[in-house]
Amino acid sequence: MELGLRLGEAPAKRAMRSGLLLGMGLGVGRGEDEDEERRAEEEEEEMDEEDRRGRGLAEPPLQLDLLPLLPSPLQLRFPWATANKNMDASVRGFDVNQAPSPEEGAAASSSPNSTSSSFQMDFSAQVIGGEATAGERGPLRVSDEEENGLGRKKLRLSKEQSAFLEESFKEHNTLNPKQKLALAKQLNLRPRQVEVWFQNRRARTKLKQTEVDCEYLKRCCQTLTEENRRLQKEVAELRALKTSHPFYMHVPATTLSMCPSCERVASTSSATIAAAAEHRPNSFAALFSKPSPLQLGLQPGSPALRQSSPAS
DNA sequence: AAGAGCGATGACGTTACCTCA
DNA sequence: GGTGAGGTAACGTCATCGCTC
Repeated sequence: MELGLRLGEAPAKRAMRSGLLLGMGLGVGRGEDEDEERRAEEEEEEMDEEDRRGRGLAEPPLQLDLLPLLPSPLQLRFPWATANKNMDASVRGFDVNQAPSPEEGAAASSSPNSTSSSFQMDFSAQVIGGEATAGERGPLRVSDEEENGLGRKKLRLSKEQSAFLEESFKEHNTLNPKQKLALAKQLNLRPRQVEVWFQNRRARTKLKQTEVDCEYLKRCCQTLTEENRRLQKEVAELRALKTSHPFYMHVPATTLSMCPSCERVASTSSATIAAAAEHRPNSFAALFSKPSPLQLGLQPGSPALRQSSPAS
């Protein structure tokens, strides 16, 4: 796979700052790759530019406030479709993410009116986006509004595309322009789509991590509450024992000590805690003698995350 | 050297669309 | 068939960084 590329310095640094890399083995550094990366960025611009030309847009800047005026999602994904005025009827039941058959593509690109001459899909077997059949992917989901060029487009990624992106995310959860472009080409998506997918995936990872942390802290709280209750009961019993049998209260000093501020039996020695952890694995002592998930940092590919991962 | 301006990018929150029960 | 919930692609905004002047 050509995706094991090194992260660019900037994204890596930013990810480090935000604590998102979580100790992943990432090669960081721009240096020699700078030129290559710049070329990748330019290439990406070209790709988007070609994409725009394919949609029949004359001007490069994609003004967000002009979105309602843009061609329909159908045209965005299949510029060649604009050559066929009856397309919307014939296209239903067709996968928007699927590349057309070679015949269709050839027919479209050979059309003198076609605006897609520069928007060539790669139909080779390595292009993930074009693998699913129409039957597997279900009908095209294009509303009437969208067909009129109104509303925002939302295209479901195919299982193959999601799985591939997921694999890439396991390798590195941020992308430099080169990686983004390579992925986009390979998956037959626009670079912007890849970028958005990674942004959303990072958000999901973080959300999941927060849930895991929250659960862990809840368990800690519960355990501490139980432990506290148990200890208070123990203290009460010992006090009762002291009053009734003062002779038996010669307990070693390291085991029980009096808190000088609250004058309660408050702590045990570290050796006692260790022993308690050994004998009562669920006690608070055992709990804190192990590293927490927070300390370990949950990896994107960890089972806890994979379990709820949307694509898995 | 310090600082303003600018573009790029990530985080985060939100919206809109789609699927499914 | 209608509907609400959940998932997620796409978007808007803000913060931060690196670069240039």
